[in-house]
Amino acid sequence: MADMLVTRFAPSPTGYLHVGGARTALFCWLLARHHADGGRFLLRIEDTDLARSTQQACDQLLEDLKWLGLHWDNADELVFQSRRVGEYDRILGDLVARDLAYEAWESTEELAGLRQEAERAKRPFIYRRRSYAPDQLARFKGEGRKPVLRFATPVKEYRFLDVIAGKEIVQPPEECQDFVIRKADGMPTYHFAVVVDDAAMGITHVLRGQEHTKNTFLHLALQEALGYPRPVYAHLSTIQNMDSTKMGKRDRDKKVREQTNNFIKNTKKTAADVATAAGLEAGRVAEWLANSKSQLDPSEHERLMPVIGLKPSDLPEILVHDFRRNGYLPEALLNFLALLGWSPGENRELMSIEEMVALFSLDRISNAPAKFDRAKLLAFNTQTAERLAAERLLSGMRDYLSVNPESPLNQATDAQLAELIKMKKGFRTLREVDEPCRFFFVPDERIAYDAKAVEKVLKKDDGAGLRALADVRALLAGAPTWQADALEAVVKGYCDGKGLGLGNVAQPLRVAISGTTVSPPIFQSLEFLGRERALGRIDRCLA
RNA sequence: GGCCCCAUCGUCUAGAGGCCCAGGACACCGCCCUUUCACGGCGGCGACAGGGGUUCGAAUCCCCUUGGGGUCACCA
Repeated sequence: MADMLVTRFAPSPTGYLHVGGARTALFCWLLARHHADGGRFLLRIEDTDLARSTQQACDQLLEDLKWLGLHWDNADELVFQSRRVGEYDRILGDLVARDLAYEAWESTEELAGLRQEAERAKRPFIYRRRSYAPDQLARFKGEGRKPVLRFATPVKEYRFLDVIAGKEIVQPPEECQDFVIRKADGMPTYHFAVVVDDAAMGITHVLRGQEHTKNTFLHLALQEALGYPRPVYAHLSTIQNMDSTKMGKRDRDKKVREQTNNFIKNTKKTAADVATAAGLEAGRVAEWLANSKSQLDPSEHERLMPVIGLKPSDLPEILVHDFRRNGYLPEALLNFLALLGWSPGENRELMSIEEMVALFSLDRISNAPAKFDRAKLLAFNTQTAERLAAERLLSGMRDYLSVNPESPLNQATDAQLAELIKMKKGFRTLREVDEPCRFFFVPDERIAYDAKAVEKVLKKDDGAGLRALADVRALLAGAPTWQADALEAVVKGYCDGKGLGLGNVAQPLRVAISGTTVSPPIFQSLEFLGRERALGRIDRCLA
């Protein structure tokens, strides 16, 4: 019992899971799984922001977590904060009765005014209990104003041990303030719900982003008032972009914004035109462009992107879903994320999930911020794919195709897919299996010939490529069997006879069957396509 | 700006006073392999932010400076 360990991941459902959240979830999960006596990893949905939380976002979040393989132990009793308002109100009522919570009536604007005033006077804004005259109170109520509940924070020094910083973090008494614990809409604030629920769920270890470090003092005060035990706290450093800015959802918005501005400039269209074309309200785009701090939500991005000529793959990958769609393996992403701040030592890098579980420990986590280097992730993915069993690669490929429904490879049988994966051995992402193999599944008459490829490989030097293609076509037709090694023998024989390099024939063949200069190994490709279709495509090309 | 946190190659990091004129991986640059794209092999370039201490001895401990990040909501 003394060795119980319970961690939790508590996202708010406002969109897909991003990599920062994924790393936090991973560390919580690893800590629980590493624990010898069976630690538990729980999931809680923090949906107290009624305006921003959506069911769709919640579903996406759960799917991303499942895809990563970060399974939670309370699948049957997933906690939704929005469903616990009754419980929060009961506890809130208790605090009010003890005079540890009270109603505060200032409007958002009034509060903003007070803050500005404090800023002008160059002193920090600290909210402490204020009194209201009876007539003032009557006026507020008459206006239909709704009060918030604030916690009457005991003014004293608060301190806690952060196990990642490896030291105590202290807040002096003068920084204490009476923070809001129930919003005017009746929902609890994050600070209140988090404390109540962590206690209710028996959480022993809280791992969360560093942006919460200072919030911890508020939580300590609440815990003390409520008589709750204090969990172990560990704050993870932020993940940064290569340019040292915080990696977050606004990076996508930034990219879309940039492209929208260019589009408007180049096409001389107005923001309203763009909005209408995207099926958004006429003023929406202008309003967004005018305020550089505002953001479009993901569904709006989706509608806008085709209008301004942005493909999903043009966006910076920051969501777990982006990496899934672009052909990364969860094993590789997890391995890479784990090493952002954590290191097992001894120069270990490439690890299986099991190895990470076995080696994980909180005291080897650094609290310096880490940059997210996609090139290194790419290398991890390549090496992970190299190590994974064929069946796993196949299931990974199926999963990739399920989120890339436009790929013609969705028509392929498992046997064909397995064959393509083998042909593309050395691939870096599953997308590198998908895209160069699509031509196999496109009808012969729909092959798109790349103009540059045709010029360079077939027409150049007075059509030398075409001539070689015609020669070798006849020889291929007479090949003893339509198998890669037999076809290779035929073509090599031709090249030797003519004193040509293999490339002089392989490239024309490649362009003929695929329309481009890039494909899986040519002889295997010919075999995969089959005699009839391969010869047919060569003929169409010669015609 | 106040408060908090951080500081080793371009990047992720190893390093818990002598084993380090600092090791690994990715990136980069050569060369090799090669029918394209990749993969792979070999080699190379490359860092203790600066200044003070402490110590026989400091990347490692302390202080200051500089630089970076976080946070200051009825969002979480």
